[in-house]
Amino acid sequence: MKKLLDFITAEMELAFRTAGYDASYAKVTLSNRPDLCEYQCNGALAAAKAYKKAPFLIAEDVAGNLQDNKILSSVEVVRPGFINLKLAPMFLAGFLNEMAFSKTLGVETEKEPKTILVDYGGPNVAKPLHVGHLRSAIIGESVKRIMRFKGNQVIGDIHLGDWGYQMGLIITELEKRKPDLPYFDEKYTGEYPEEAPFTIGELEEIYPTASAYAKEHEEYREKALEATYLLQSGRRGYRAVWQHIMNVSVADLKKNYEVLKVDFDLWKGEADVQKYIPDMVEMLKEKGFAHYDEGALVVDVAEEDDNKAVPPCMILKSDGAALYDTTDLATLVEREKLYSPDKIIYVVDKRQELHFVQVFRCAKKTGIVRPELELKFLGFGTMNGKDGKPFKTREGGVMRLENLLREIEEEMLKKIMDNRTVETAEAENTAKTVGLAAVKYGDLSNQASKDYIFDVDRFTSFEGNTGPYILYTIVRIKSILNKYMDEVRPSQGDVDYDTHVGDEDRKACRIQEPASECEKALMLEMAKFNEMIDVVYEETAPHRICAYIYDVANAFNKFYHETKILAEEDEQRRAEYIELLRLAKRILETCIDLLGFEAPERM
RNA sequence: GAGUCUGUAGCUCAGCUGGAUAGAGCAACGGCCUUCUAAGCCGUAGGUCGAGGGUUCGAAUCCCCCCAGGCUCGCCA
Repeated sequence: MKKLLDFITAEMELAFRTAGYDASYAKVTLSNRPDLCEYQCNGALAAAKAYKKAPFLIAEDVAGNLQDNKILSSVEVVRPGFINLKLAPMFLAGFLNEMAFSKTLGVETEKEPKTILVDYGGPNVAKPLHVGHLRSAIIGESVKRIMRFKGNQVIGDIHLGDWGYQMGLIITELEKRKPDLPYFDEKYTGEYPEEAPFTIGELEEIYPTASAYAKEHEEYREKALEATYLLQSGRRGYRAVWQHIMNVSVADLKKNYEVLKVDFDLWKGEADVQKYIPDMVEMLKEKGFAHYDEGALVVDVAEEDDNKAVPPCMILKSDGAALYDTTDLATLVEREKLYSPDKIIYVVDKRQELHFVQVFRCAKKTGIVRPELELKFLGFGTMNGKDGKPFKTREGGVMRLENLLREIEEEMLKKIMDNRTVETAEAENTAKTVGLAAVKYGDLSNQASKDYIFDVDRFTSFEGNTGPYILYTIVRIKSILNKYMDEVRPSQGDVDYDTHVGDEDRKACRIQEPASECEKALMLEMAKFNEMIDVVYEETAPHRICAYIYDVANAFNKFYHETKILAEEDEQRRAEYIELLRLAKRILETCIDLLGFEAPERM
């Protein structure tokens, strides 16, 4: 389905051409003076120089060709040479009706769907999820849904940090505490116990303890490094411990991500790609891409026009061990082999940008990936506290994700109980839904690449541009629609007005010309949906969805305030209002689904 | 030091490929509930868009140079 701007631009292009001017000047934009017009064209100003003619005269020539236009009800030429446009109400209504009949609300899906892999730059196992993991989960989930909505095949990979020194530390600490476990007996050849020798709680304590201890004690550190090496070389007992760590940890992670309503198609990790490393390294050496520098095996990735020297990609340390770069390259080897994607999006902390520049360049240069594979780094900024510094607990420690969510939920519950008299059980559920929306909206409404301030008080106050405000708007719409079905049209029963079940019904009363300014304003906002989605898709910019639904919600609340919907006496008019609300609800719900949250029935 | 990002109202943020009086929300002040959820709506006040140059008919937006801050810079991930 075409976009509103395409329709208008087409009219303007024709008018420019007919008047003898180049059609390239016919660019139409959204009005920045809503008091004067809905859309504007500044092409006459730009054309003035080329045609050596006063912009005002050019504008008048063009406007002359736009009288009695089906799409534009008003075309005005103003002062220097602005052309101010207003949309024909009938056309707008028709546009919305077409939207209502489209499964995608008028968004055109990719004609040739791509396979897109989203890498969440995963959490490390055995460490609790903290607020730092929130952003990649939230942004990644939204990006995944957006890509899918446009018709692509999307694979989300959590990409766990499950290999390396941290594992050696845990094994070492465990051996110190429980030396009698069979895992540490080299002569042991029997089956290892099925049950893990620790709980998730213990595991989360073991890592930081070991990590801190290793920093103080050199021989302990060496032991951990040794354990890491032995684990990687396949020592049976250590592999068994590693498997326990993975099982316990992944089960816990799944629980946490479930709460966030974030899911992954793949639970791959660094360990999965170790097997590709030897061949890959061999290839890099053989083809002459890699060379030794200061004892380490590296691939140069500097390019001519770099503003700054880009250090080489490190393949092997001087002691022969693999590194971060190596693992990410090996991951690309596997992804090419198994999925052969068209695009990979890395949703990772922006501080890792240089690392990914190196990996991307190296992968392209050495042929690890096909030249046409698009590698995109979607770096996000830090979540800061009110003081503008990285988010901490009141005690100054790292805030655990579950604690943060609980805090928000509790605040939300208090508010709900204060405002309404609902059953406690329902209130608790609603608090969860609204709390999650508050957190996700708070995050996604900022540009991903920027740092932002996570202010619990502000997010839980939910006034203004917040997730709860959006949900509240949806709840209001649902409430009216439910009342309409119950009271006004009880015979209809449980009609699902989100699907095409009510097609007959809808044909009988489609959205008509707006009856008021605020209704038209709402309709104009709604009509921008497919334009907005395409921009969001092209720019990978979920924050624009937030900006959009905030506008729609504002327009709706204004309309709601000024219009009696159920009390409307003209039955036809009332039915039309209901149709408009149904569409508005679909738009808003589609948007929040793309953001990764949902609305409750009541709040 | 080099590279890079950021600097818009007291606070948190928008501002599309340069356009007409720079927009929201919070906080402050003042209105609006016998009527579909007041978590709402309406209004008032608040800004030399970090500073200075330049390009342009026209700059928060593009270019240059300063100032301030963040981040990154081969054997951690």
